[in-house]
Amino acid sequence: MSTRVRWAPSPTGTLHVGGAHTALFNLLFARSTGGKFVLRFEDTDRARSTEASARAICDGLRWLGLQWDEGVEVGGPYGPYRQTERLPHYQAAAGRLQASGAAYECFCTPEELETRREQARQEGRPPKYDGRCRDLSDAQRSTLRAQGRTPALRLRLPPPEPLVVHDLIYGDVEFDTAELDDFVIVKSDGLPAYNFGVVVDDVHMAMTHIIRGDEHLSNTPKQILLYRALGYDLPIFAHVPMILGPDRHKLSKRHGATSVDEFRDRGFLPEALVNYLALLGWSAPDGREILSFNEIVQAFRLERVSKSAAVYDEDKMTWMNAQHLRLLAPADLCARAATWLDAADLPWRQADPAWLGAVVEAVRERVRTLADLPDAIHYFFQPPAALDPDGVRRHMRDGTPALLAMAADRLESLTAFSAEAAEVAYRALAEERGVKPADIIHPTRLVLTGRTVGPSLFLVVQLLGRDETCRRLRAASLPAA
RNA sequence: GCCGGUAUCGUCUAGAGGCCUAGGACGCCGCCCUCUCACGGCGGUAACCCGGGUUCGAAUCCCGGUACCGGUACCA
Repeated sequence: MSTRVRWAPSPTGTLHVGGAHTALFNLLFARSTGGKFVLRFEDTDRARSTEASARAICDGLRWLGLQWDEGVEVGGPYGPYRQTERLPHYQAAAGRLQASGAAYECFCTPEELETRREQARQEGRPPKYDGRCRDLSDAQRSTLRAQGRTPALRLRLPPPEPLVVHDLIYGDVEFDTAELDDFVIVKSDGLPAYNFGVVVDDVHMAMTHIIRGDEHLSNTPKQILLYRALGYDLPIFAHVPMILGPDRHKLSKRHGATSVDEFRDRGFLPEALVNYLALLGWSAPDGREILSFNEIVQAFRLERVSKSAAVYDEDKMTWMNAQHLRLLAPADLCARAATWLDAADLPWRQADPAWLGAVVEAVRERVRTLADLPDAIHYFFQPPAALDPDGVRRHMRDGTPALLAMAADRLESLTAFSAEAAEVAYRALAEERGVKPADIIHPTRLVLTGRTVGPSLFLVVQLLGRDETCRRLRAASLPAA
């Protein structure tokens, strides 16, 4: 039987790196086992679920290249894929449970429950539901209903027993159902509570493996009880470690970029983010780190997933992005950076493709994100607006303008203009004038690019072309105004 | 509080009783390359949470403690 897994977020925000991480592990498992990856929305929290968020999550997933085979927006044989559209399924299951006595109506209000819980805590008792609606008579229920109360449905827990969860990653984890209470499975608004909705859907959608964040490990006993009450076979559970911020707390806004959108907007490559996320809680057997999606799929085994939470590190993420940037063809690099290039008003679309490719090639090892690209190639399109003051102080001496003018003369008299020819000419000029090559090279870079750092000077000269190079050299050799 | 989980360099991790004088990667430092920066190469910095066992031998197994995370909601 082929595997089926799912990622089931609640659409209450943007796509978070934590969510992307578990979605990725599900996809990786599906792809590496030839199974299906399903996307379902658990939107039963009416107050917090939004359509905008649902769209944002889908867009984020697609941007990352984490395409789902079945589910929201794409459909499939087990739809609909939003819980709010699956009410009949929950009602049917709830009805069965109620009919068999495995579930019962509870008329306590959330406020009453909270009050009792608080009291229990103060008295040092475990804050569990006291079961007061467990054995209500029909008459009592009618009375409560007449008072305008609408009941929630609770699962009637079987007698306490030890219960072990078999987890592919954590191994056998023992719980005692005595720690549990009769929990709500259908809320008074008629929507399923989390544990109930998940079980009904996972069974109906034929999930073979449940791969989710380890914050759900403690919920698993409740779900197992539900599987049993409903007479369903258990799927295989695998809980993956969660991702924490640098302060070891759950990732949040104050940790910098944590929503996938932010990474996109800051010029990160989706394949780099995917690669980085894959390495949080998993590692390739051969220790390689820079991997394509397909390579990860090839090497991926749930058995190699670690048990401990991982702290997200932006430095390594940035390094990884730079690594992936170097793997891109020049034209791809430009296409990916289009947004930033256009925003910087660079006429890159009109440029000769071969030339543009060479320009990009010259700077690619000097940029870490797509957002760095415009600034890195700006001076190839127009003269620098200003010269780096520090560079001026260090490289411009009294005789420098004259040297630059001579350099321009030499370049103009070259029969064949190239990086190599320019370098020969420069070194000859330096020797003749009795100065170090660097004394001409550095000022040249400064007036050509406005800065003191960048690609090999002679490559810059070649890419700029003889005319433009000499124009900038001469402009700079003019007596200062 | 109770229940569950986790614990190797600052961070991500390798490690499943002797191969560990604990390996790799990011970061940081130094050197080399060199027209600068970056890349790259080389070298360095830095860890088995603590305490008890078990064993000839423990980062690896067991127990206790501690820390952190999660659950304990009509949130998911």
